[in-house]
This record gives sequence, C-alpha cells and structure tokens, in this order.
Amino acid sequence: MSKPEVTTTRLDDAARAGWLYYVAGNTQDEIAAKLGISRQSAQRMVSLAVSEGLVKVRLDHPIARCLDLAAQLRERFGLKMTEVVPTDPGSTSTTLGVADAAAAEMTRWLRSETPIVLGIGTGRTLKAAIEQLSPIECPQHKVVSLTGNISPDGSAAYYNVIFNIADKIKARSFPMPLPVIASSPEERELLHAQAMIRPVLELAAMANVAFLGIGDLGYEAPLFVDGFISREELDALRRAGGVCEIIGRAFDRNGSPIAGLTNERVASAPIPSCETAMVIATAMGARKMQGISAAIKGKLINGLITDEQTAEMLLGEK
Amino acid sequence: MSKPEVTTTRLDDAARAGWLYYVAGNTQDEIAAKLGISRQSAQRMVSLAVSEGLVKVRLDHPIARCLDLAAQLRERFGLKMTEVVPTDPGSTSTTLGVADAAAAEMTRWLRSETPIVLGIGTGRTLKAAIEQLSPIECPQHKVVSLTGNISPDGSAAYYNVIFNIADKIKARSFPMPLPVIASSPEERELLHAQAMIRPVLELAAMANVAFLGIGDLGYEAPLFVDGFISREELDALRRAGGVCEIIGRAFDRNGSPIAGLTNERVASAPIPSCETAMVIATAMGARKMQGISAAIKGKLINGLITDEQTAEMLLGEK
DNA sequence: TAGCTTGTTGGGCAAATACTCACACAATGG
DNA sequence: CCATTGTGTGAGTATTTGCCCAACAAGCTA
Repeated sequence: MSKPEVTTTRLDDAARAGWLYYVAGNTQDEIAAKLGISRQSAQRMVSLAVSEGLVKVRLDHPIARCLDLAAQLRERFGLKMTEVVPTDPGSTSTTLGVADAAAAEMTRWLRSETPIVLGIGTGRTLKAAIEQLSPIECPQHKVVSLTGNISPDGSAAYYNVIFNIADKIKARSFPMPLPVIASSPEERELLHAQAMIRPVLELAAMANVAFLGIGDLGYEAPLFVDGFISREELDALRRAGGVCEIIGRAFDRNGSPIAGLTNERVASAPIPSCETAMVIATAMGARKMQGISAAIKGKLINGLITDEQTAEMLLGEK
Repeated sequence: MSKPEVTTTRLDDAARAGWLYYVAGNTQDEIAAKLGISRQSAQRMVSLAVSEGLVKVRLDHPIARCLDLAAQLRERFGLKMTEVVPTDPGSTSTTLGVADAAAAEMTRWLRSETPIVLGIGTGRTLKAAIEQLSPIECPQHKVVSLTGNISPDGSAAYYNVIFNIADKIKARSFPMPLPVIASSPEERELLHAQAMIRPVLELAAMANVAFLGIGDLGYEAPLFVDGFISREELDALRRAGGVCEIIGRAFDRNGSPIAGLTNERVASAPIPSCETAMVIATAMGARKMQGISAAIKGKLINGLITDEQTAEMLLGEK
C-alpha cells in the first residue's frame, strides 16, 4: 500500500497512450517521445487501447432525423421506448451502432439504485452489445438468461451471452443450463420441472427489463446456422408462416407463435410480458424487418433499438 | 409532426459525419462519398464535430498508478473523494484532463433522482469543465453560484460559470448578481441583506455538493489578472501570508482565512461546510500546489480532482 | 545446442488526414 | 451600386498514421 511501486500492466500503458492521444490530443510522435518508446510502439499502444475497447467514443448530439424517426416509431406502434442510430450506408454489419446503443441503454438500467431483474436473450446483436458494455459494479441487480445455453452437440451455445454479461457487471447471474431446444415436448416439461431450473424461470417472469435479439427465418436463420434446428425444421416453420424467432420461439407475421413444430420443444423461458416489463428488442437490417414488424404487431415488445434505415422501412410499410 | 421534412442543421451533419468516422470506422473518403460531399468537407464536418464537443472520448480503463495515487491522497489527507487523471508531460494546460473528470463527476451527481443543490465556484478550470458537460435534463436540481458575477467594470465576470452550466442542464439556477468584491465591508453587508440575495446565500449554505477552483496568489493570480483586485491588494494578501484563493477569499498555507484586507469585502457566499456537503476542488499544476495543500489542511474541501503529477507532489511533501 | 514458435521492435512506405491558401458566393453596410 | 466581411469550397501540400516486413529476443522442444 505504501510501496510506491505499482505494477504497471500492458493495458495501463495502452490506456495512458490512448489518453494522451485522444484526450490530450498528442500525436503519436509526441506520445512516443514522452513515453520513451518508438513511434511504432506508440501507435501499437493506441491501437491496442482502441481494440481492447478501452477507448469509448460517444456522440452526444441528438441527430434530428433520428430523434424524429424514433418519435414516429413510438407514436405509430405504441412503443414506450425507441432509439434510432444513424445508418452507415455501405456497411453490411447488422450490429453497428445498435450494439453501442443497446449497451448504453443497459447501462442506464444497471445504474439504478433499486434492484432490478434484467432478462437477457441471445444472438449476435446482443453479443456485440455486451462487448461494448463498460464494466460496472451492480450487486443489487440480477441478470437472468431467457434461453438455454447448451448446443445440440453439448458445447456452450456461443451466442448465449449470460456469462459474458456476468463477466462485465458484478451482478448475480442466472444461466439456464438447458439445451435451447429439447428433443421432445415431454423432455422440455421434465427439464423445466427441475429444481435448478424452476427458480430461473420464475425469475425470468419477474424481469423488470429484457433485451432481446430477433432472428430471421431465412436461409441464414441463426437458429439453423448455429445448428439448433435442422433445415427440415426450418422449412416447416416457414411453411407454417414463421417469419422470425425470438429466444428460439418462432412467430408468424402477426407476432403469433407458430403452433407445434419446434415451438413445442423450445426450452426458453416465456418472453417477459410487456405489461410488467420493458421488453426491448435490438435489431436492424432488411432481413430483420419482417421480424421486427411481427414482434410489434404481436405486442411482444414495447421497446426497440434500431437504425435509421430500418426505422424508415418500418414506417414506410402500410 | 407527421411532416417527413425535418430540418437538418449543420451540427446534425457534423454529428453524422463524426458518427460515421468514429463509430462506424469509415475513412473520410468513404464519408465524403456516402454523404455526397468532397473529402475536404467531410474532414471539416468531422473536425467540427470534435471541436463542437459532439464527440466525447472516454477511457474506461482504470490506470493502476492513478488509482493508487487517488487512494493514497484519500488516506493521507482524509478526503472522501479523489480522482487522479494522467498527466501529459509536455502540456502547460492547467485544465487538461481534470476538466473532463470534473464534468464526469458533476454528471454523476446530476443524474441523481433525488433533488440536490449544486454549488458552483468560478475559475478557468470550472469553465473548462462546464464546457465538457453533456446536456442533461435535471429540473429536480438547483444550481447556485457561490460568487458574484459582476466585474469591477460592470461587465459580467467571464469565469463565472453559472450561466454556462444553466445552459447545459435544465435545472433552476441561482446567480448572484453582485460584484465579486465589494468596495467596503459595509457595502457587502448591505448587498447581502438584499431581498434578492439572501435566498441565494441560504441556498448556497444548503448545497449538497460544491465544485470549486483554487486560484493561486502569484504574479498571475487570476483574481488580479481578471481585475478584481489591484496589485497592491494582491501584494498585501501575500505579505499577510496568503497562498491561495477560493471563490475570491484568500487563505494562508494552513487554510485559515487571511484576516482583513480584501477578505472582508469578498461578496461570495461562504464555502459550503464539509460537514454537510461534498466540497470538491478541481485543480492541478505546480502553481496550485500550495493552494491545494492549504485547502486540505484547513479542511476547506473533502474532495479533490487533480492530475498525476500534482498528486505526486502533494504526496511528496512532508 | 540447434531448431522452432511466439512475441516484440523499428524501418519504410502508402494511405489517410490536417492545414493553408485562393477563390466563390451571399449577406451586410455604406 | 459597390465594397466589405464572413462563410463555405476545392486544390495542393505537409504531416500523421496504419501496416507490412525483416530482425531479433525469449521460451520451448528435441
């Protein structure tokens, strides 16, 4: 404690370089001179700071167009909370921007003093969002996974993010040690009746806020790509009118759950009710359009984080 | 409302360009192409976004050395809150870093749900801090100026920041329409007895948190440079042992107020008590050393935002 | 100890960026 | 009406940055 020697880690140096670069406005040459390293090393430090996510850039100018679209979405679809981020016209990313926005929104919730239960879905968008999340201590909260975290091959489901989020925030976390889709309806009942699972399901039902991804059911449906359902099962869902999937459960274009098929084997918790919780979907891109639209129509969600282009398309629909 | 035409301002474009650059990671060439402007214009947009403060960079890696220094300061001097930012070795700025940190700390206070009274001092550091502050709506709070805002020549005191802060946050603000230093003790009493001033003084005494700058009394003493006191008055204060000045009031090296002289004419509110409020000083640099040290010794403050180098010097003193 | 992998460093260079300048244009004022 | 001033634009250029590569050190294996 009184020792003046404090171990300086690699990341400390990176943070310092990043600070000198972004906050103090030095050039990399100057940083190199001040830190007694070569310019290349300084460059590496700075870029390390960026790639490690030490450097967070925020734009706090409300862009009129985005605010307007957000307000229109709220009004038109009766949503309680919407956020619209700018669109990068050339990018094919399906998470760019919304991930940051989702992370920021999560942070707002987590900063609450009063304990909350945060339900968390799955998917690429959420995974990216959690990566953006700044570490924050919030032992007062509970985070509960809404889906199982076991792949058909027994490995951990890659896009289940409960462990990632638990890493970032010091809250009690509740994973669901279940396959995403059980092999039969009976197995699902059996699994859900387990003493270890029941409390998690109960907690999920009590969520104050939930963040969900929306999966499409096209050729590249994440549910299929990640091996949770077979091509035949995917086709069957589509023939039955399925257009999207939320935490594994398929819905038609009106947001009604598809009857039977894989839906009767999905081991996920029910989506928390909009009556009792803020249910926020984070999704953008043309492929998600139908899904977002369906989730809104079916009143599955009451919050949406999306991008400009998607917002325009949603509003453009009759 | 339903009109699709939303006026796009200059800053909106800047924000969009900044977003594409910093968040989406485009080059300025790409931005130019996407926005249909020349590369130079794109560059200008981005740099405008930066200079307008639309782009906020945050480093959320706790640098071990800074944390350690902060902890040492707390322990050694019995402070409740300390923050130490990295030092830029070559820079002569006296606000770099601490201004951002002060803005962040203010934001934390302002985000509180329960109404608080925020006392605000004066000076270059605070001015810079307020500039960094993101707009935030907090009608529940009150912001009260601790010093008068009238220069000897009748103009508004430039470094009085109450109006700047009022601009940024939507809280009720209470300026003190008084000269900083009255012409006589009697005038001060008279001014303070005014019906418009008394409530402000009472509010200042009730502050939950106050942010103060510390001014030195050297050749470039802000109080003198800004024309509030004459060279003779400055010299007199120094001869009387004055080493620093907080909201216009001079203190000796032990943090005791200088008796008589300009001190008996300073029209500022008393510094809020450390018993009832968080009194946070933001100051860095060699010239402020004595002042910071005095403020600590005199228990005028219980919080400090400073930089690495200053922290080291403070801890290095016997 | 030679041979290998792994990780770090600095040189060099192409790409990207910041800045200066000259000019066009609109608003302002005589 | 023209001069003036401020603001925005494009061209050109100097600076800064990102990245590839070869060299080198450290650790590990045989």
